[in-house]
Amino acid sequence: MEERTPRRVDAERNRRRLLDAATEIFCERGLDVSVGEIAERAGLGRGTLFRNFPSKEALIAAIVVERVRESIARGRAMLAAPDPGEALFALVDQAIRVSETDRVLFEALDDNWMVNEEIAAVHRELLAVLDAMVTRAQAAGVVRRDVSAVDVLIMLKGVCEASRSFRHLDADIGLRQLDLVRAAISAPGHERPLRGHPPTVQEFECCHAQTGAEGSVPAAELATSGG
Amino acid sequence: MEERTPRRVDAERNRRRLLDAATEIFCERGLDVSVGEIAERAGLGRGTLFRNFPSKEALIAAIVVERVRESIARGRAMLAAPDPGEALFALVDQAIRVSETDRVLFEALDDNWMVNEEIAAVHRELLAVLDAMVTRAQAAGVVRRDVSAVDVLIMLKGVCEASRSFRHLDADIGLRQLDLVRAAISAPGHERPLRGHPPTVQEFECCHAQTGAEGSVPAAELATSGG
DNA sequence: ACCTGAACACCGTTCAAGT
DNA sequence: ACCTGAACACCGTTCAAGT
Repeated sequence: MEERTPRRVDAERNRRRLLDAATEIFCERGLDVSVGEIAERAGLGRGTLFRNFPSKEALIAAIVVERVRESIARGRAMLAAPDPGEALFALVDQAIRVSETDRVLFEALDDNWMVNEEIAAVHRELLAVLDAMVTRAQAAGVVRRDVSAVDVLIMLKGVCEASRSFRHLDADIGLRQLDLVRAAISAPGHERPLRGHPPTVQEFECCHAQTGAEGSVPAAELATSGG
Repeated sequence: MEERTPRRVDAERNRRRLLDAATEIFCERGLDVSVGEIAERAGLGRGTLFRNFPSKEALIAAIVVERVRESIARGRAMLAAPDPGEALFALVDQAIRVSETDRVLFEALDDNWMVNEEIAAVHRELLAVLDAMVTRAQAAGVVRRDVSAVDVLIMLKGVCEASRSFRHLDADIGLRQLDLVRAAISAPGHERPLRGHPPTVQEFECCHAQTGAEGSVPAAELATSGG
């Protein structure tokens, strides 16, 4: 299901050059840089960029997907760690560090970008890993039972975005915010229960399901197919 | 210092129409709508938009400033409330509600927009109110003493942004996140101290100080003027 | 099969001509 | 003093012509 078409080796190299050039320039000056500049930095024509990526949005999405996949890999590796609580917080900690370095990742992660099927798909994967880590930490008694992985993802995304904005204030602002998240979801001291119900991973998936996307059946269709 | 030039009454009305039309369209379809559409919805020519606002960014900033001023007013009113803790959390609660309705407000509040002097100035005002509320709540013993107003502002902004992204999941997702913020900053159960030091309001101001802005002396200059 | 740059549509901004 | 729309520069995207 991935990289199916065997492409010419120079084309593959050009694609890599475009991704690298784009990452560089996006980090330097944000997402508003022109595609002409990206192609120029990659040493290629503008047309080549659009041959590799159907749109500028798709180019950005490709970079975001790469970064999120790296987070997923780190998360999966940490699932084997001995201390469930520390593993979860270490993952969150790394996410904050990544968001401070690669601004493009978190700049492109609001709901406008969730309609992109590639980004939504990789988010579902990340959420599955996060869900496993949260469940493990809850079983170990270090995380309160009324928070879900979606709750944590939302807090995480918010803190990353905000602490990136304020990183000039204080280099450790991200760590500080992480400690606050930790205080929020830690097991003891929860006299006051959270309002609403813990959002489940299924709700998250059905919420971001795309119309017309192959292989992902909308929840409505699942519900009717049985009756 | 405000609205000094007495303008023609029809010009003032046109300015209002542009702000209202822009707010409407921004809420409907985000900040990427064209200025032509905004002017059309306001029943005016494109040139009139640029006579009232030097750029599209300035138009957006004007709307943001209006909304933040409303938050400041609500906050000042709540400073007189009898219960310091509830007052603080009610303010945070309202901020989340506003962010869910007026997407333009929080979409335009990352660090790219902090270089806008109007937005930075109104942020300093908001921070002063928030600082008063946090200090009051700390004195009442309901908020832990090692968090600052800047900490709360960062969490608040993050939660607003993220819960706006996920509001389709669950209408109460904002309230839920608010409860998590509350758990994070509440007084009891803080065995684990926060890393780093509480960022002060002064740090915040000096961090976002603009070059060449009249009346706001950079911290560096204050430090040298005494020697 | 892939690359390229001219060409197109569109958008933010300016400005000379109007009232 | 203010309004207007044609005109300009720029950017994302397409495509006919090249290798």
